[in-house]
Amino acid sequence: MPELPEVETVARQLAPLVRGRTVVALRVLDPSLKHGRFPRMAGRHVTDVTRSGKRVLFHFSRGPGRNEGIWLAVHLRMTGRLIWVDEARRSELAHLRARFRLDRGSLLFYDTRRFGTFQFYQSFEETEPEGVDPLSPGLNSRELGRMIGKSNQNIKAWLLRQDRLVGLGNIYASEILFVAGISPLREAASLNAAEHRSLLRATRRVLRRAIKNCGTTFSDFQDTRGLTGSYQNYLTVYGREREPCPRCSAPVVRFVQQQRSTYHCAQCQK
DNA sequence: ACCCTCCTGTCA
DNA sequence: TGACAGGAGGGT
Repeated sequence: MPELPEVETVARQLAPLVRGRTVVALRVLDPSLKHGRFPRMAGRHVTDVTRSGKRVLFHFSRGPGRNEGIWLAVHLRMTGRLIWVDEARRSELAHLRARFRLDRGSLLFYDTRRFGTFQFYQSFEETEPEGVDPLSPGLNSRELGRMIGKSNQNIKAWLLRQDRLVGLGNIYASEILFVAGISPLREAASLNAAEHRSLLRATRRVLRRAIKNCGTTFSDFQDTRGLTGSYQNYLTVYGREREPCPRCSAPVVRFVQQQRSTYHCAQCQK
């Protein structure tokens, strides 16, 4: 599930469910999830769940009224899922990698491919990613142009770099470039100011619309209170090889770029 | 700036 | 059986 809109959706859905609850125990079932030592979690309070780039960020305070505490960033990678179950519910065990037992319920971390990661931090500053959030109001197209600078990467690859903009992945990179009318093969540095503007505008339009639709969900297994997005119904080019371009009806082209599928309309994207 | 790899599952 | 899957860190 995990590009910016999906992670935003997870955080928004999870926050009201777990905020204010006390941790009874954290059990890690997949040892490879444990990089370094995990802090003791019992007795801590969940104060908030937010998004940081593509990661779900949990804040735990030490007591009900205390502000200091620790942060946990969960990266879902390709197949991670965070599922809330109340205490009465029996949970699926297949691919269960970790379980937070909270008062009156559990937060379960499932991850088929086991690429997901848990990372603990002692301060909020440490959690902050290097890249800029594309939805942050402080970002404008001039700044985007400055960030792109003289990069000779193609623009698709550049958009996937998490040390520049955070949150874009393979689906939304293709979608954004289609909406912006920019070819994924263009050298990033070759974009002009007008294209920086349309690129940023397309980025925000696509991401906001995807968030409104709770993201994109493929292979919609019946979730136990997980999420099921609907943005897959609005995808213009991604996964639509040989289907007509929604703008000009030319067939959508798929090709491999940096070992990943890119979809585009060769007519509309220059 | 690229290719490979981590891991498991599904589809043609 | 091989290609492919929403990600990213490591090596060259």
